[in-house]
Amino acid sequence: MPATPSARPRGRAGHLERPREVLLQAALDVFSRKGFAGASVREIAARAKVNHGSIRYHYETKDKLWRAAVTFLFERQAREMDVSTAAAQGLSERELLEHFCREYVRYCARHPEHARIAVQESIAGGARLEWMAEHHIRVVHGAVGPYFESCMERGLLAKVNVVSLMYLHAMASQAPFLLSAEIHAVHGVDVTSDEFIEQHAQTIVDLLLR
Amino acid sequence: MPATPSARPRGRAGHLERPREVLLQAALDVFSRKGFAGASVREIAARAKVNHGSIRYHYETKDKLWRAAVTFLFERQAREMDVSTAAAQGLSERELLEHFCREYVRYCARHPEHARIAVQESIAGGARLEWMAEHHIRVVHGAVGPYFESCMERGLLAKVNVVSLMYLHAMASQAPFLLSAEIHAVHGVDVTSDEFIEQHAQTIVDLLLR
DNA sequence: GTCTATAATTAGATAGAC
DNA sequence: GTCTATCTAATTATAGAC
Repeated sequence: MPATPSARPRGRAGHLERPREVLLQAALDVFSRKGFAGASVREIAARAKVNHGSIRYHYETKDKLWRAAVTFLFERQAREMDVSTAAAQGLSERELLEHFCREYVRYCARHPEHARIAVQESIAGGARLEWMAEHHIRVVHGAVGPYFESCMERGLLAKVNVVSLMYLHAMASQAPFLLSAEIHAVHGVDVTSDEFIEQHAQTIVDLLLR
Repeated sequence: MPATPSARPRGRAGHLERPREVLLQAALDVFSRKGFAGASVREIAARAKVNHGSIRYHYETKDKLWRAAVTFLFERQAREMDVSTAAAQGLSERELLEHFCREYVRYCARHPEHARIAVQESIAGGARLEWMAEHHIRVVHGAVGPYFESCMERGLLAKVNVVSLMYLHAMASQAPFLLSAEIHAVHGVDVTSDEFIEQHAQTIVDLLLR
């Protein structure tokens, strides 16, 4: 559960893998705030402090840049949401589920760009969504779905449609961070405080677990 | 609870108020699918089968067209989600809350463009969000917030942060219809069937009410 | 590999014919 | 009021200098 990603990339020697990460994070920031159509490669380049021609040299098209950024996003999620260490710690089934719910809320708070990109592409539909569904979302849901079903068997979760439950859990967890600007505008609440994040995690646990 | 909006607009004589509604609905469709930046006035005009110059004559700018469409959207929601008739019917407090939850899920299924526009603007932030927050969202939340709090007092809802609960309830209800394309791509499920809608409403009631 | 110049598209806005 | 033509600005994509 690193608050900052592990310091050493897996490329060979320490040298230079970092610029790639800076660029992809810049791409995630801009794509997530503006949507694919509203984002411009030039703005991403400016934010990452590289020349826009350089981006085209490495990624060729706006579309391939987007795919590289999304792949980076989901790979980072897999690293940060890896619960195997917690599972090995002798927690009970219920404690493990509670741990998973809390860690997911913290992940959503730490990386609001994830939900923002996923939601915007899901709304837009089309080729990018199909690609993201096939290469990334299906992998995650293929693990979470059966896990939730086993929790239902054990009486830890209400027995309801598992698709409804997965999306309900995900969107409920993401909501305040996905919509932080609206919540600030309407209610004056700052959802980025540790206090709010932990309170929201507790709310999710209280409402979903039995 | 009309599935189709009431047939008679409030303009004078039967004559012509309908073209306006057709245009605004076309605007909602395009803005909700493409986002403000990705939508083009020309595409909206084509979808409504009017000339794009004509739109500019009536609404001047893309921004003013968007505001007119959003105002139409929230006014329609106020009409369709009016629970006063149900309240007068002698339902218990719990039945009334359950009725409200189910009606809201049905509204989300009927008008997925509402959540899509609200979410996209909330992600984007900026002047349009501020305007929508001040003129529309605050009105709705100003009614729902105290209502949920009174339900908490009566033990109908869990006692949690009311802002968390409102967004959790809204996003959980909207989720399948907001993300219908993703759910179809990942799980092959059609969320537009009456069966799914009623099942999802039941899930919301089961998880939130006590 | 990096940066600049330019072509080709597209969209918002404007003007004016009808 | 409606429709067409045009202006202007921004963007993706490409070519080529360095």
